[in-house]
Amino acid sequence: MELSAKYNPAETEDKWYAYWLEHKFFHSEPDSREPYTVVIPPPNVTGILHMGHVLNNTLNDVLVRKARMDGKNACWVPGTDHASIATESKVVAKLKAEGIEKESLTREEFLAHAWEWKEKHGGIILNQLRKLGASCDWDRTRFTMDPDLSEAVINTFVYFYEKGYIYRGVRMVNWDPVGLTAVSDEEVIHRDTTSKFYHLRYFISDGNGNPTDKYLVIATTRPETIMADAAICINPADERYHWLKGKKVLIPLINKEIPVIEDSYVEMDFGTGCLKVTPAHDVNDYEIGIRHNLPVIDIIDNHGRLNEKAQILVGEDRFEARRKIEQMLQESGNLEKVEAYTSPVGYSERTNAVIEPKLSMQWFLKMEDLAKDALESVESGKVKLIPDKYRNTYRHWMENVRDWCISRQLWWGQQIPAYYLPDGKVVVAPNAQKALEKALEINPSVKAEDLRQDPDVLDTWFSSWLWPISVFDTNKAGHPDAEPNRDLAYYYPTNDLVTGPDILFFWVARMIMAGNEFMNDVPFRNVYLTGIVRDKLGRKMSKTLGNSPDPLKLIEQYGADGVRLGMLLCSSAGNDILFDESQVEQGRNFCNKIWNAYRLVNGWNTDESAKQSEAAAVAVQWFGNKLNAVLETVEDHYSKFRLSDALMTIYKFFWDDFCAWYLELVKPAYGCGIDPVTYDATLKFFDALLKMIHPFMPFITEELWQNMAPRKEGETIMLQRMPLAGTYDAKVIADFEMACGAVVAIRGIRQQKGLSPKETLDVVYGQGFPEGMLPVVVKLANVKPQFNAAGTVEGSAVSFMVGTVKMSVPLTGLVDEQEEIAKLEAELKHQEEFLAAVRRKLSNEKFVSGAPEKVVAMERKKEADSLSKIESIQAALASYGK
RNA sequence: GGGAGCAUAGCUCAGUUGGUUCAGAGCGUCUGCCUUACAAGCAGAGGGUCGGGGGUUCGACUCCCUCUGCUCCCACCA
Repeated sequence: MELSAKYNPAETEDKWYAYWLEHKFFHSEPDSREPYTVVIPPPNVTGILHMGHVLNNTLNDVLVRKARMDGKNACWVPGTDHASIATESKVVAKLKAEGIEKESLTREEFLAHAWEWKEKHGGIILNQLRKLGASCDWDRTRFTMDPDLSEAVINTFVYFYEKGYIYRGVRMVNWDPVGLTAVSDEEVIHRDTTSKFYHLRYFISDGNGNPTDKYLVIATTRPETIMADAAICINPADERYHWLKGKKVLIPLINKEIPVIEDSYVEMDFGTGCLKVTPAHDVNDYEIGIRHNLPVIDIIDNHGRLNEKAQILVGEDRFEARRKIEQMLQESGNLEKVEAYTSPVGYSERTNAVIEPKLSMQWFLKMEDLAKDALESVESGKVKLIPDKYRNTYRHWMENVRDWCISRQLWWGQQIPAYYLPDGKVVVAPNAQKALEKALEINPSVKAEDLRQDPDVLDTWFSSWLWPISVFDTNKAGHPDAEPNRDLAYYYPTNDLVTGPDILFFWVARMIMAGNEFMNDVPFRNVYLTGIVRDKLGRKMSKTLGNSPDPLKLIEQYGADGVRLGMLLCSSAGNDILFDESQVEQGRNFCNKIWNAYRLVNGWNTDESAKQSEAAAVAVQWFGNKLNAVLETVEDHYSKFRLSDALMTIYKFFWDDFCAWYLELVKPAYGCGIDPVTYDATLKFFDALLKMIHPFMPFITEELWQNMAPRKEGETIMLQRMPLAGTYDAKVIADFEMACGAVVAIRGIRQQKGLSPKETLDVVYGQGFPEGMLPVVVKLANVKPQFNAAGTVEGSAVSFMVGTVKMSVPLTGLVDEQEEIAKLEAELKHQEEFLAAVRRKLSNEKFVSGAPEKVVAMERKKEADSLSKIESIQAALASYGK
C-alpha cells in the first residue's frame, strides 16, 4: 500500500475511534481478570474542553490503556457534574439575555429551562474527549443529577442527619451576593486587595444622646456598616482608653447611642486600638457580640445593598454606599483621615464577587470524625498522594477543617430533603411520603400539603464526593450496611485518580470520607495530582488573557496524538505545566517520524535468497537486548507514575536507537531486497515499538499496526499485550555504544576535514575494541578497519578515544601535525591531572577506609583506565616523533 | 500572620538512601547537508562555579544553617 510522505491524522483518527466504539473495546464488565478502575473527575456538564482537561484526560487515558494492555480489565467511567452554582449562573445569565428574570419564574419553570440548557450543552465536553482519544466506557456515562445518583445524594443526607452529623443553624456564612447563595469556606478565595482605611470620629454622648466635644477614633475599611454598629470595643488593658469605660458613644450620621465595651480580642497596637463592633457583618464581631450580648443589626440584603435598617443610603449597593458615606462623613466632620490599606478580601470562587459575611440559616455537616478517618487514610498510606509533598497540605487542612456548609440558595441541584411542619419543626426523609409519616409522629393532624420542603439545594460536592461509589452502585451511598452490587464489589476501590491539586479538599478529601463511611475502604489507591496548565510565560490560562489555546483547534491542526504528546512532554506530577504550542509541534513531528519509519520498512521487498549481512546481524542482536533494557526502564517509570519519563524513554528509543541506528544498519543497499531474517526481526521490533507507544499515541499506532499485517475484523492494538521485559546482555549494549562512539567520531572528522561520506577511510583501532561490532563502524562510517594494539599509525593521522580504546584515522596530507600534536598534548595534560586527582583520593587513608568498597574499586578502575589512556596518548605522540 | 515547596544549559525539566568518567535529557541555538523513509528531516558542534554565603563529610547538585528570589496552600487584625 502506497503511503503519503506525511502522516495525516484527520484521515485516521475518526476512523479508528469509531472502530473502537463499534467493537466496544472500551466497555468493561466484571470478570475473572484483575480490574483496573478509574473514574473521571466529572467536568461541569455545560463546560467545554480546556487545556486542563486535555492534560488530565491524556494522563488518565495513558494509565487506562497501559493497564488494558497489561491484561487487566480496565474500566474508565466517564460522566459530568451538574455544578450547581456554575450552571445555575449560566442559565440565569442566558435567561436574562432573553429578558427573563429568574425571580419571575417558579422553581419548576426555572428547572425546565436549566434541563433544556443541560440537554443542549451537556454532551459537548464528552464528545470533545472522544476527539482526544479517551478510552472511556461510554456505556457507563453518568451525570451527578441522574435520578438514581440524586437519590443516592438524598439518602446520604438522610443517613448523616440520622447519624447526628447534619444540623441546621444560624451561622455567619460566606455569602455570594451575585450568586445569591452561601458558599463553603473552600469556595472563598482570599486575595490581597488595596482599599482605604477610614479613621472615623465617634463622639461621646452626654448621656442624653447628644454629642459632647470629646471623641474617639476608630479605623475601619467598611464605613458603610457603621449603622450596624452595636458597640465600640477596647482592650481592657489599654490605659489610653480607660477614660472611655462605661461611656456611650454616638454613631456618626445616625446619632445612635452605643456602649463602649471591653474585650481582649482587640489588638492595642493595630489601627487606633478602638474597634467598632458590627455583629451582623463581620465574623469576629459576631463572636464578640455573642460574648457581650449585643444586638445583631443586619443592614445589608442578599444583593449586597443597604436595607431600611441602615436608615440612610437605603437601596444603595455596598460599594456605592461606601463612596457616598465617605463624602457624608467628611461633610459631617467625622472623617479624620483616609489611608491606603492592603488587606485580604474574600472573593467567590465562582462569581468573583466580594464575599459578604452574612448571618443566615444553613445546613452543616460535622466534619470532625470524618476528617479524622480521612487523614488516617492518607497518613497510613492507604491512599498515596503523588507527589508526596501534598501530604503536608492535606494534613493541615484535615486538622483544621470546620463544619461544611452544605446548603445552597439555588434551585439547580438536589433539593434538601428536609420538610417543615407548620409549627416550624423539621423532619428529614428521602421523600415527601416518608416525610409525612415522620411528621405524623410529631403531629397526628398534619397533612401532606402542610409540609413545606426546604427550598435550598445541596452543595455540588455533596454529590460528587459519592462519585467513585455512585457511578457503580447508587444504592450503597447512604446505606453502609447494604451489600454492594456486582459492579461496585468488583470495581471498588478504584486504582488511580488523576486530578488537579486545586480540588484536593473540595473533592479528593471528601471522596475519601464518603468511601470510608459507606464502603469502609478508601475510594482509590493513588491520587496523581497534576499541575496547573499555564502558558509559556507562567501565567494561568484564562479567557480574559486569551492565552488559552482551543484544544480542538490544536487537534485539528496537529492531530490528537500530537496534542497528547505535546501535553505529556512537559508534565511531571505536581509541577505546573508551562504549555507551549511548539511542544505540540514536536508531538506532530514524532508522529511523522513514526510514519516515515514505517514507510521505509513497508517499502522493503524481501529477497529469500539474501543472506543476513554482518551489520544486520549485529543490529538485530543489539536491538533485541536494548529493547528489553528499555522495557525494564519504562516499566519502572510507570510504576512511579513518571509518565513523561516513560514517554521520553520510548521517544528516544524510537527516534535514536531504532531510526538513527537500527534502521540505518539493516537498511539494504539501494535496489536490493532485504533478507527474510532481518525483515522478520524488524517487523517484530516495530510491532513491539507500536505497542509501547500506543498508550501515549493511540491513533497512529492503531493505523500502522492495522497496516503492517493482515488483521481480522475486531482485532486491535489496544487489546494486544504489552511486551514484557526479558533478560538482556548489558555487554552487548555497552559494546554497541562503543561502536557508535567510533562512528560519531569518524563522522566528526569527516565534517571537520571536509571529507565526503562516500570516500572510504582507513581506521586503526587499538586493544580493547569489541571486534564483533566492527561491521557497525564499517557500514555507518564507511571505513576499512585495521587492528594495531596501540591504536596508532605511522605518519599523519587524526586520533581519538572511544572509552579507553585509542583509534586513529590516517589522513596523509590532510592533517595539521602541529595541531594534532597540540591536541594530544592537551589531552595528555588533562588526563594526567585527572590521574593525579584520583591518586590523591586513593592515597587518602580516610577515603580508602571510609568509603564503601565499590566506590574504592571504581576509583582504582579510574586509575587503571587513566593510565592506559595516557599510555596510548604517549604512543600517538611518539608516532609524531614526540 | 502561619505552613509548604522551588531555584541545575537560552527555555522546560530529570538527577530516585551523599560515591559509577555525573553535571544530564528534550527543545532551541550554531555549522554542514535536498544522502534513494522523513527538511515536520539527516550529520556534527557549542552551552551550566547546580541561586549567594557558611557548615557537616574522605567525598555535597544531593544533608544542615543562613541570605536572596519566586510559587503555592492555609488564615476572622478591624
